[in-house]
Amino acid sequence: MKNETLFSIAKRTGFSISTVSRVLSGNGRNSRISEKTAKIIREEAQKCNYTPSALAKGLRTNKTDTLGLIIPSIDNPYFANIAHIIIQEARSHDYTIILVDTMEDEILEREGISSLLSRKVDGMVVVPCGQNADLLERTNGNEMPVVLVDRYYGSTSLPYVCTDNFNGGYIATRHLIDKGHKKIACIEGPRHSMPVKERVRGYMQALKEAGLEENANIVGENFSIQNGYVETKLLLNKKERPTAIFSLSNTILLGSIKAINESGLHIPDDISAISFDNYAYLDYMNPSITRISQPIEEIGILAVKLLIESIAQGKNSTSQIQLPPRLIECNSVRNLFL
Amino acid sequence: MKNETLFSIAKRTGFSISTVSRVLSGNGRNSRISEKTAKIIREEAQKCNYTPSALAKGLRTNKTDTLGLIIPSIDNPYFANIAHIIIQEARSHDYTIILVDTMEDEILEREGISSLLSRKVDGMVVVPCGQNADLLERTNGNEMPVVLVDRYYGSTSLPYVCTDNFNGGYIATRHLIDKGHKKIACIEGPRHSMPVKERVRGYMQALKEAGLEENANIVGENFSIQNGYVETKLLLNKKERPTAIFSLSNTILLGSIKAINESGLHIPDDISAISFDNYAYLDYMNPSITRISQPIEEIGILAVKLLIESIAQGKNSTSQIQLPPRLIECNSVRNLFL
DNA sequence: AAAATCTGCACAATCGTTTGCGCAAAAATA
DNA sequence: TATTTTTGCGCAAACGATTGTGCAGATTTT
Repeated sequence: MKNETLFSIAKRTGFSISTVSRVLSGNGRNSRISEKTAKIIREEAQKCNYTPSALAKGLRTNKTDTLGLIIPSIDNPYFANIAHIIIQEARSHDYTIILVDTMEDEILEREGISSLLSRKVDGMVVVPCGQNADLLERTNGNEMPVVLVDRYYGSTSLPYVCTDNFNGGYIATRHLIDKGHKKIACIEGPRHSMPVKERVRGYMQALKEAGLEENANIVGENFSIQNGYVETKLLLNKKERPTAIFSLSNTILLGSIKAINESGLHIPDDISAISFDNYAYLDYMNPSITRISQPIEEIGILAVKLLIESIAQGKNSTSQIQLPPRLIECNSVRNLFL
Repeated sequence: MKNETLFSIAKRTGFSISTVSRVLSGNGRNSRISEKTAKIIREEAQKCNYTPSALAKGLRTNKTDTLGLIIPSIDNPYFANIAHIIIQEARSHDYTIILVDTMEDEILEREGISSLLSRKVDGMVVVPCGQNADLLERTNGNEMPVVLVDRYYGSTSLPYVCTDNFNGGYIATRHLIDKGHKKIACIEGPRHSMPVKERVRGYMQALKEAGLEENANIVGENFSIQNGYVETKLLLNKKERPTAIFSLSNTILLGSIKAINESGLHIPDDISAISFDNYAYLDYMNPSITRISQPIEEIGILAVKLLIESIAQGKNSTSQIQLPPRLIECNSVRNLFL
């Protein structure tokens, strides 16, 4: 039970390597191999448990049926969710996934891209953590199809698929305003991140339309639980406490809730909370959390679709797609009109 | 900027392919290449942005610096957590990960294993979803190093790393007993799963030691939220309602909480809850949930360590390791003695 | 029956590496 | 100066697949 190859099978069946190859790669009939021969070869392959070498195949054909997936942290349910969809979708198109978890580290991101390049993936889906697209743009110059997901660069011409974050920020803020809130604080994530910028822009737009522009109150600096906690502590200690807090991510929300609980205040009676991202557990918190849900499944499917198109056409797509988010109304926002 | 190879660099620098290879693969000095030559070659490689082909290298050396990771569902925070650790740990040993998400489907698991085999990974970490180890055992016969994580087969001689689930079940149940609970229900997952079997065994052992054996109440059949919900509904409608519910996973817990909330009962005053698995959000639920935490980080690190050892030694490890779980005491268990 | 076509397969080049071996020229030793 | 050793590098054979081309023999066409 050593390593079986075309050669070993050819040897044993008495046919040539090329004949064995044509049979086992599926175009036997196409290459005028008799059914009798094909049967013999297939049976022998079956019997000796032949597994073709994807390395040799890839080397020869310049195609690996492999996609790279670069994720900032698979340990973040949001990204895990995306990864799950993408892996599933990739497999349904007969692609295998090499996963790089960059741990939000730009250096590791670069290394990961190099690794994928050397492994000759057919294309890659990237949730970038770096701020500059140069390496990816260069990768693009190398004719490596790339699709960005969730995050992207302001200047990039690379194709991407993400939530319409502006709209998400707008809908969330608008919802609060519609419930009578006027003092709405926003705890944001890293300021260079495009989703954050856009969500904040949506927040501002909603305030502006309601004539609440000067009430704008944007704090925070990253997506950590600590950030949510600390900023909420500060917010609650202001003389003019906000009536609602808009957390730009679910992690920020968790920290925020902790601070609110510690202060003895209650959601939503004393203060309202709204968040981004959709997880099952948000339905089971007490109260359940009103939030903006991103169309993760559609994003993942579209990203793979775009990538596979690019691969087929031999050049990158030019699509830059934003999908609409959705408000999931639960019990964490108080209606101040009641 | 076409595809650069050793050949193209050799051509341009005037040296032979072998010399270029020796320089760029790092053992130039070792092969008595002069520093002057090495410098020229390195600079040329740098300039043309040479990326070695991992395919060719793998084909030639029979080593790919790649590990396979088979996970039932990356979309489950527990597995995402494990995956994160394993990926990180693998990278620190210069291994890249090919991830297969089997979606708890035995067929996909088989396909995944084949795919990894054909991609010539150096070894694989597997969280199995199937019930029979035959394919993996055969894989083992093929001299492919394998380490099982979290789940394993009763009969297997394959190496594994997992939580001491018996102890986990015991500790959880014992904790409830120590707080005065006598009617403790247990909502379990799939009965063929080793972790479930073990946790239940721990539960029974604790009851037995306390002389509460005939109070044993084991319901449920899988790890879904629905299962937790449905079974809790049933439990709460019994004439003899349990004073505590032990959920064997965090998903079961979520369903259970929903049912409890709907019934108008309160945790922990009316009924106590204890769960398995440790997630940040459990600290932010109201009340925070007392739970059994698995040493995920240690599990991941050990698994990779074991695998790399096996690879180095050319034969599978024989270690079967169980790591102790830990009780995280929060506010979901009432002390009936007070 | 001769020519043309078709069938069924084998040859050999190729993909981009690694690596044992060999061989000059230079350096060291005698 | 003659011999040995060292230095610096090239040759060529793998690794395991794919695929264009060629070539007999069988079959069909004219």
